[in-house]
Amino acid sequence: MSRSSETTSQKTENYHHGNLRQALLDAARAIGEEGNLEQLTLREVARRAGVSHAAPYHHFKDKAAIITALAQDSDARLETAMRMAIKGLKAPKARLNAIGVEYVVHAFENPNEFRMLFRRETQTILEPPCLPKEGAFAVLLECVQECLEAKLFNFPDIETGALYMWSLVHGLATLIVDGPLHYTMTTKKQVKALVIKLIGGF
Amino acid sequence: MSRSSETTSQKTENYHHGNLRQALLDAARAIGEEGNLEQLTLREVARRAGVSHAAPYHHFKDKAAIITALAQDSDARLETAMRMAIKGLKAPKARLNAIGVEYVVHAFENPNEFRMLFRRETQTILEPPCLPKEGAFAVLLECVQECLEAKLFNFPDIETGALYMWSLVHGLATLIVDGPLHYTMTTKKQVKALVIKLIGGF
DNA sequence: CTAAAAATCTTTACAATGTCAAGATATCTT
DNA sequence: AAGATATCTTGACATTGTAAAGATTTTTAG
Repeated sequence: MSRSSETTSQKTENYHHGNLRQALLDAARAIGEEGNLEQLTLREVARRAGVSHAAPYHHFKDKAAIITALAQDSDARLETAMRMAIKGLKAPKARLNAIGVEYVVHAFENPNEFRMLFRRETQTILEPPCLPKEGAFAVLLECVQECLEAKLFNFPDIETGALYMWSLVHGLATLIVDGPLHYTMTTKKQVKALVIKLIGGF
Repeated sequence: MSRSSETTSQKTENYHHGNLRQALLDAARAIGEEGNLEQLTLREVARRAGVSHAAPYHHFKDKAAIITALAQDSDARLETAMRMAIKGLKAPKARLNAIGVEYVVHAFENPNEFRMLFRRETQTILEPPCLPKEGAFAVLLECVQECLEAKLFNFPDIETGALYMWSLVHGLATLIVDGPLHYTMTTKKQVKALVIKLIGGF
């Protein structure tokens, strides 16, 4: 029995071909969306994907590798959200405000995704000026450049301006997600208002 | 044998009286100063304090309790460092700059201590305006107030100004400690220069 | 002072985790 | 069709957090 003569498969459904990798990432993301990052365990990921506890090792070197892969995906998601947020907006300042709000709101609504983006093991070594030229930060760079060209404020250069804005929104996001503002900011509306209050009157 | 008739003790040195608690905290801090936070394990703490692996449970409810205690201590240390940094400085703006630099430099030099300060489980619920009135943030509040009284900038209120400055330096600190600037900022001098570049031209 | 009570520490135990090695099964290459 | 390769499972091991029970020291009460 268990011949594979019938066209293609019978037991084949046990094998995910190349899809297990994505299935594992999906499972990991799902866990990250519902609880603590500590519950994001390799064995639980395997369980949800319906495979044995050692199966992930054929697709990822170790646990850190899964988190790194998730983090890269998270960065892409954040970038998409930020680009959606400025779609249609023309005024440089409105655009900058919009991505600032989106950055913090996104962190507020996806705290684990946000935390994964900032882990020592997922950071890559960059060339000077040592700031990412791709991903979410790229959107910020573009908006700051627009503002600088419109002479809305005067930073010595684009990188400095972008790093300034990034520090501001990132710090605020962190204070909300894992800091003293954690128990205060309970609705998206509150978060939006707070961001605007801080970066709005620029 | 093993009578306790001779004045006070013989086997007494096995007992830390009330001192074990502090010894455990010291051991935990030492581990945190030398490596990853993942290596900060309860059993290693007990090992360093020279007691069995279950001994800590008589002084702390669980692992999170030790981290929380460490975090409170870390906040006090940061506050001390910031107060030292402005000792002797008179001009409000110089004082504000000094604590900003100190905040980021302290995080740079004590990354694990910094990380411990911002964990969901160590946050307490605060009354509106929902910002700490004690600890490191208190210093920031004071300096911002001085600046506001000197009319150096115009925030709607002190809390907003302090939160603004906090977001800024905290975001920068995070980008250096666990973000893309991690591999770039290698010396205290670099860090100082970067902070001044960002918050100096206020 | 002494016996009971409380505090402190140890030993033992258990379930969960990350990871590795060896075996089993499926797919691909020739 | 057969060997090589990829994929998955099983079993094992060391480490961790934590609980329960026992031992020892200190404190307290009579």
